[in-house]
Amino acid sequence: MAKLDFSPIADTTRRAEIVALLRRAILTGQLEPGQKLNELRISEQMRVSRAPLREAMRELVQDGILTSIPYAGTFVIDVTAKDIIDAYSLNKVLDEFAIECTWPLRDQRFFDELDRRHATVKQATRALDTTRQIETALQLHGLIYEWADNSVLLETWQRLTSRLQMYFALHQQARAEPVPAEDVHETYVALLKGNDMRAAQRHAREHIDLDFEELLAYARSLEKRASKGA
Amino acid sequence: MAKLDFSPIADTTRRAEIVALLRRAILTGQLEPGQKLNELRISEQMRVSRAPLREAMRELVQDGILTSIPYAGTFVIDVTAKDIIDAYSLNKVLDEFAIECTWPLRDQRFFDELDRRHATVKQATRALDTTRQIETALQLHGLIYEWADNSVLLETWQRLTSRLQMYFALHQQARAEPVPAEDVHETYVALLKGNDMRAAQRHAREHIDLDFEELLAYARSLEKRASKGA
DNA sequence: GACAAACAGATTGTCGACAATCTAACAAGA
DNA sequence: TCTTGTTAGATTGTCGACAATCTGTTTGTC
Repeated sequence: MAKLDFSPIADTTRRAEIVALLRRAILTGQLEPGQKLNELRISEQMRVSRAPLREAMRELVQDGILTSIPYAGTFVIDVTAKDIIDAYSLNKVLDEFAIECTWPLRDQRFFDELDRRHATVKQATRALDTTRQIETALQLHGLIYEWADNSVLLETWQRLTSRLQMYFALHQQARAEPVPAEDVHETYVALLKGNDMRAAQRHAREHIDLDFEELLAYARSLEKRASKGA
Repeated sequence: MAKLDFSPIADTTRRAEIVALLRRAILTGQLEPGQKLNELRISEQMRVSRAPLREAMRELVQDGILTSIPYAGTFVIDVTAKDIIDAYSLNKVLDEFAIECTWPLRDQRFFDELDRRHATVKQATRALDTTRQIETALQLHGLIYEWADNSVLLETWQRLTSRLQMYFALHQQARAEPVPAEDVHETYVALLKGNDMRAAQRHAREHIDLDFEELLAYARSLEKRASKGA
């Protein structure tokens, strides 16, 4: 018999598709923070009954990108500067741990996948597709989590990623200009291929700092806006 | 006007109550790992329709203590040795971070709350109420997360706690004898009140190690049983 | 007897309708 | 004018029934 690994077929429930649709709408900023999700309207637009829609919403609530108030409604989470900073600082800690877990498990397949994802980011960058650029950059970043062979860590990262992607999308939307087209991942990839784990961890911190620097500026602008409004 | 802070009133939806009931049933081991949750049967027992029950289940799926396979059913997660070890190692990392965040924010209220929770643990220990002992010990442990002022970190911890509580309950159920009645939290509390953060972090690791030592033994027994069955 | 197709039962996924609750506008009274 | 009670509309929460899917059994064919 030929050795062939079949991947599980797609979950073909309406619920799963609704989750994907809503998530995409939120993470790309089509649904704004704080906005209320009207069940009847959305279910009519999607040509679906409210039952699977509501179940999908429950999933996203637990995922941390929606919030629900009984008898009042379900809303896209509000993004405060503190939220971004919190996610940012936790991400640093998790990154260091993920590198530590992944380090002894690196092999040729890891390096190949690393290159593949890196190439995908560069492609999106060249195409000036900012949404996809965010998505692929996070996927590149996520490889160390997938490789760490720690399911709890991976879940944690994925939940964090949802928010990060939303934050980046918001930031990207806030400033009209396109993202700089240079490649900021070169060193990161090189270090992950190298032999100095400490260096990789250290750079991961700085690398994140670079990625987050603008995000933090955006966070601060949120802070200012809030204080002016108050 | 008298200065009085009202806390938000309880969510009085059936869904919320069902979540609480199911969670408790799982975390105390009344529902065994791998067991299937029959929607019709449970909804009839609870005198509730399937809609809120299903929504509650979706929440617990995202919470990581249930798993759902479309058209097949929703099951209590299976506990493998690896799961326990994964949760254990991540917990160590998060603990260190939580202490770092909490450290500069400690004040009298923190110390008071620390003592209060410690007393609650000792009370449950004296009463030989193992379920409550697990619950209160995790609550004591969770204070540094609540105090860290990082909402994402707190969420992460709470999700992890669900599993830890389940693991401990399983372990406690596996061995018939009661938990030792001695107090293992004395040093932990003292160090959190002290001035040496590094020492507190170091002890947190060892303290966890102590708490987890038996859990890991249970994990290894799971491993053995699995290899025998295979 | 081995295998495949068809069937029956049970269970999950989805639907449309009804009940409970909230919000906002409006009226009544101090 | 401010506060309180009422009401109407909209929205969420819940229900019971139907459709889609899975699983195990039976039946028929070679």
